Amino acid sequence: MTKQQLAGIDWDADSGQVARQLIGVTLLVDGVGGRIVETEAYDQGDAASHSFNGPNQRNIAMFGPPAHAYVYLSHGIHWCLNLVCREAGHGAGVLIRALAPEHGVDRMMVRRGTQDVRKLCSGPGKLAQALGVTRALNSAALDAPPFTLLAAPQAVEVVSGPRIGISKAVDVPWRFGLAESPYWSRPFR
DNA sequence: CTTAGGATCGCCT
DNA sequence: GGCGATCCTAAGC
Repeated sequence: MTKQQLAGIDWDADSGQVARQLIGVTLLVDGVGGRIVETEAYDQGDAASHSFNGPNQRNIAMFGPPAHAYVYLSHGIHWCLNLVCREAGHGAGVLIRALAPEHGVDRMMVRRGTQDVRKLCSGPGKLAQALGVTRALNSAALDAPPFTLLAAPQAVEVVSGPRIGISKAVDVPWRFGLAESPYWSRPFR
């Protein structure tokens, strides 16, 4: 199996490793985005994952090829963006929870209805709204428009902790963040 | 067909 | 810290 190197990441690795590698990567959608500062790993065999019970109409993108998007609606209101990893059929992915607003900040402010930079992308629902992510991007390839991924700097300091907003498998430390970023959805302990 | 619940956010107290 | 918004999904009958 050839390893894909988009943004310098081994997309065939397990979701925990990919979630860690994604910290510091620049993610743009139609030119709007910035440095990823917070991610969470999910995998089949993980009771908190949408892929836990196997493929279905909603999560099918998670079982497709890696380096593609999986977008779902949360609580009927918020779109959330995941990046699929591992070989097709594994049902693994990484939830993008927050990024540092660096490109297209004006467009983010219009979409989010606030000029507070810390509130533009500090949470998965906010981030999707700021970048214009909806169901239309579900299953889309990450190496083609409107997506742009740029490799992280050589050295990034990464912190980790338990995941947020789930009721199962809460003790698994599969949440990762860029150390001391002001743009986290919630602090790490 | 019906129903319960959700990887959230923002406003309320 | 608590809760309502709002709607899609999956599972149960």
